[in-house]
Amino acid sequence: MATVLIVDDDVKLLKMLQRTLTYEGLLVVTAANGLEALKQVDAYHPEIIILDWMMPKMDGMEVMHQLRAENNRAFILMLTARDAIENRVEGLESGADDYLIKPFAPPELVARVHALLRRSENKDNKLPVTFAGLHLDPLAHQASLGGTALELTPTEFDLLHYFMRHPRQVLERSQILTNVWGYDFGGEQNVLEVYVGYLRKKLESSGHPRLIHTIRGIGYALRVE
Amino acid sequence: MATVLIVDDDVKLLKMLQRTLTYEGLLVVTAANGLEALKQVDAYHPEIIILDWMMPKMDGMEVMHQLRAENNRAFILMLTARDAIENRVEGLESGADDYLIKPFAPPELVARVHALLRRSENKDNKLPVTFAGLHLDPLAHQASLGGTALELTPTEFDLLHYFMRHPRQVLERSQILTNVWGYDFGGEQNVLEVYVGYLRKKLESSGHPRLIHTIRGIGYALRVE
DNA sequence: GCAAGCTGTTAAAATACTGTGAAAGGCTGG
DNA sequence: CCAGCCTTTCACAGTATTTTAACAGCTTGC
Repeated sequence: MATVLIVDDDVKLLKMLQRTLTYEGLLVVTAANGLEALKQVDAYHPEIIILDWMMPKMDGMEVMHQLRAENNRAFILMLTARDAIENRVEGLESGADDYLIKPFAPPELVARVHALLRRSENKDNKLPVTFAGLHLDPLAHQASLGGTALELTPTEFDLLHYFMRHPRQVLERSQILTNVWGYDFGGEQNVLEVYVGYLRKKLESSGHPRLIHTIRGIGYALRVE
Repeated sequence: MATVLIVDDDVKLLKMLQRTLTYEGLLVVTAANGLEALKQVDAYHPEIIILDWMMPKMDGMEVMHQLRAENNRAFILMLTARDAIENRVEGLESGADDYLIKPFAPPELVARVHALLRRSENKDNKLPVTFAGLHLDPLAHQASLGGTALELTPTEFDLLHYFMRHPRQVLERSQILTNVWGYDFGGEQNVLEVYVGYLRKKLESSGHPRLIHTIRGIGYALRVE
């Protein structure tokens, strides 16, 4: 699930946006000022950041510059009450991906967030992931455990990738099927079990302790025990 | 150099935009209606398409749908005179990357085009590239492996060039096809495989280890293994 | 401790993907 | 207009991957 950080000092607006975007199926976290925002970014690594331009303590521009300086690639959507073209231009040229002029209608915000998400989905899932000695690089399509490369077929790779994007969590079978296989017709065969088997075999061949645990009656979880 | 296609039935505006963007160092092509636009896309494969919403024959929305249906990934910037939110929302939701309300100030258009360009990875393709003993100079149209020159046909050269601009990465077939051949109609022939074969033959004739590896089910990657 | 329901394992069948040679089709410069 | 190179197509062989299916093994609640 995609994570969005909303940063605005207007608490009422903040709550409203949070409701709206949560309803859209996004994981929403909030911050009321720039400093808080940076902390939240550290904690949640949102894919999208909605930033109010004018705020006490540290304004939106500053937050953005700080983030970009840290090489953060999240998509940034600036909210601004000023509608002078120079400012919009300034915002876009200095690293924002989009902006919206207050006041705006919620559906428009939703539309823009979706537009950004469409763009970010390409990036989002292509960053290397690491967990408990496992390392997986989607761009290079390579995976390794404890430094030694793993030879995975496309489906095995996707499955492991999905697990690694949700470590420690219990993933229901239907959830895994829809996300990795793209379908989930109720009473199907045992493809998933077979593939978990394949993965376990490859991961544990070197005597490595089990990482993919089965949660009886529910699904599986990637964790160290 | 990045290519931009501007599509608008207002010839005066068209000329103005062309001047402005040409001045920004972009290669600008134009079209006055939807049908022409599709032809131009075929001919030039622009990275960015600036589309007027309302046009005779085939309107902007239609053009966009057509392009997206063909799996064209160019960035699309919609121009619209209507400012009703529903329309903007519709535009963004259905695949545009950005939009601008007429009338707009040229600097703002420039800013937005730059913002989109930043996203488009098309850097300068004219610089010599080197990777793992391979050397390729686009300007001189010469390539060599370990110091000995390679005799490549134009397509072989472009393909190798594309690989070298994205070393180590896995490149999907459709990605390669759109970038090297300029098209990617769904179920086509196996030109790509054939050309990979040609390249491999020339690269490995001297006993040099394989550089172009196939990633089954996905595409190919240039890397040392 | 035992049935009933889950889950794991295996092997074989079905499917999908890739590499290759050969030939047809295009294009270009002479 | 022709020759020669370049590009694309086609058919098929050889593999790798995915799915199916049958059954063995394990858990759990009673």
